[in-house]
Amino acid sequence: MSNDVKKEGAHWADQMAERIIREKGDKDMYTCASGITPSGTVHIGNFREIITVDLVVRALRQRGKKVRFIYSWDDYDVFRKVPKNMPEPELLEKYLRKPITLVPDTTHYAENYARANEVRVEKILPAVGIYPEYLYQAERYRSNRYVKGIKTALEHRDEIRKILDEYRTEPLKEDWYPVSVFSSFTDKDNTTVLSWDGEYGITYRDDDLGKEETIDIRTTPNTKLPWRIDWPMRWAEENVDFEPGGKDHLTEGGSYDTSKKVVEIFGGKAPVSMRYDFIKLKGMGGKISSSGGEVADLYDVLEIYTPEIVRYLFVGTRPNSEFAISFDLDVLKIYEDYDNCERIYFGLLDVKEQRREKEKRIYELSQVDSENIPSEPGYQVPFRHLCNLLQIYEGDVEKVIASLSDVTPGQVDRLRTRLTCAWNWITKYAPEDFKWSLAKSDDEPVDLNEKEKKALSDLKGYVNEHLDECSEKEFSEYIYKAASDNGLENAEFFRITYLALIGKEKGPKLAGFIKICGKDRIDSILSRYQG
RNA sequence: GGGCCGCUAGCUCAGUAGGUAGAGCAACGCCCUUUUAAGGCGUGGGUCAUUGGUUCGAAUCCAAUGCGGCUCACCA
Repeated sequence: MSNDVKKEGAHWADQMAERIIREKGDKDMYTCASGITPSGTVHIGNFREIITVDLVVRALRQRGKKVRFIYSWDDYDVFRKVPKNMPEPELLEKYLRKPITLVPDTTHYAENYARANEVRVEKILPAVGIYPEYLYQAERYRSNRYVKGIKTALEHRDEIRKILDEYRTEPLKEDWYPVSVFSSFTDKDNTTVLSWDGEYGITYRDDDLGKEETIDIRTTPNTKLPWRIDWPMRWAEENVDFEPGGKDHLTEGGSYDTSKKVVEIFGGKAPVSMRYDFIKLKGMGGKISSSGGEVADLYDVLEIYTPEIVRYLFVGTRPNSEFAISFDLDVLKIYEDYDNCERIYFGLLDVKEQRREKEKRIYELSQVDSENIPSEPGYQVPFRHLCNLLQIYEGDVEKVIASLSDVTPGQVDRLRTRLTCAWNWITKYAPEDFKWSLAKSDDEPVDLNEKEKKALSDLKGYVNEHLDECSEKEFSEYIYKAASDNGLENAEFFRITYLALIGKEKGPKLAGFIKICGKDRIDSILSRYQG
C-alpha cells in the first residue's frame, strides 16, 4: 500500500497529507508536531490530538515522505491549581506558581509532578502504535536553548505587542515585556520584568519579596516565553509543517491566529493546522476529573476497547466534530461496527465500491502496526456471545479460547485481547441485567416443589441423553416436554430453570445456552434437584 | 460581541467529489407450544430545524433565521 492512495474522496488524514505537501512544497523531511502541558492526567480528549497527528504522519509516510513526529511536553508551564484527589494537597499548595517540573510528585510515581503525567502517556502510546519523539520544554528552557528566541522576542517587543493587541479587549501596557521570569528566590512566577538592557540582561522584581535582580538570559534557567510567543518561536525552531489544535486555539483571535503572525518575527512560517473537537464520555459512571467532570484516559479506554478499536474510534470520525466514547451498551455496537469494517476489508461482505474503498482505508489506519496489517480477519463472534462465554467460564479467558475449536493461530492474540476487554466491560460497566454466573455446587439450591424438581430432573435426563446429538431447535422440544409432562406452564418452567442455573428469572435463550454450557456443567448443577 | 460545531426515523447516530434517504436499538409482525436488553426472517416509520437562492436535480453548495452546545476576547 503506497502510491495507490486516492487524492479525493479519501480519508481526512490523506487529504491533510496532500494539503501539507501542496502548501509546504516537496520537502526532504516534514515535521509534524503536537504537545500539551502535563498539568494533570492526560485524558482521552488530549489523546485525540496525538492520534490526529499520528494518522497524518502515517498518510505522509505512505506517500513516501520522511516525517519527524515531535511531541512537546510543556513542563515549564506554571502550576496553577492543585487537582482534586491528589495526595498531600497542603504540600502541593506550597508549589503553586512554580513550574510544574519543580513540583513534587506526591503519588511517588516519578521524579516530579510533570514527569509522572508524562511517563504514563509515554508508556501507553506504543500499545496503540504511536511513537513520537518527545521534547521536554523545561529542560530546553532551563539549559538556555532558546536564548536566541527570547532575545528576538525582546528586540521585537513592540511588533509583538501590536499583534497581540489586535484581539485583546485591553491593550498590553507600555512597560510589558514578551518574557516571563521565575523568581530565583522562590521559583514562582509572581514577578514583573522591569527592564532589558538591549542585550542579554533582564532586571525583574520578585513581587512577593519586593526584591530586584538582574539576570543574564544566556545563563539563567528562569526565563521563558509566554504561550502566544512560545508556540510560534518553537514552530520556527523546529520547522513545524503540521500541528493541529483544539478549538480554543483554532478560533478567531485564538493563539493560532496571533502565532501565525508572530512566527514571522522568528523567521518561520505557520504550520498547516486543523481543528479537532472535544471528546465526550458516555456511560462511565462517576469518574471524577481534576475539574470535576467525567474524565477518562487512554488506560481506561484500552480496558474495554482493543487497541485497533481505540484507533478505529478516532479514524472513523471527523476530527472537527465532537463525539462520545461509550462505556455502556454501545460498546457492543462499536465491536460489531469494527467487525463489519473488517469483513469489508477482507471482501467477506459485499458493498458498493465507494463504501468499500472508504472502509478499507479506515481499517488500515486502525491497525496498530501500519507495516503489518493482518492477513486474515479476527475470530469474529458477536461481542455479546463472548460475554456469555466468559460468564460461563467465570472470566477465564484461556478456557474460553480452549472451548472454541476453530480459532486459528493468527487469531489467538487478538481474541485474547478482545476477551480481556469483554471481561473488563462486564465486570466494570455492563448493566446488572447483563450479568450472571452459573450456579456453583456450594450455592444454596433454589427452593422448589416436587413437581418443579421432577421437571428439572427430567430436563437433566434429556440433557444427558440427547444434548450432544441434537440441534438447538431439536433440543428445545425436550425443554417443552419436561415442562408439559409435569404440568408446568412453559413460562414458569423457564423461570425456575434460569433460577436453578444462574439464579436469575431470565437469561440467554435457553436451548442454545444449555448447549454452550455443555452436558457436564448442566448435569452437575441440576443434580442437586433430584425429585 | 467574534468564531466554530450540531440540528436526519421514537432513541443513538452514519450519510461533504449534488443524482431515488441509511444502520443499530426500540416498535410492530411472523417462525419452532418459545420466556429473554442474547435466535432467525420481515414490516412500518423521516417536509433531512426553518426560509429563500444556485441547479435539470440539494440532507449535501450559497445566504439568512431559530434552537442547542463549545470557544476566544484573562492565562496557558
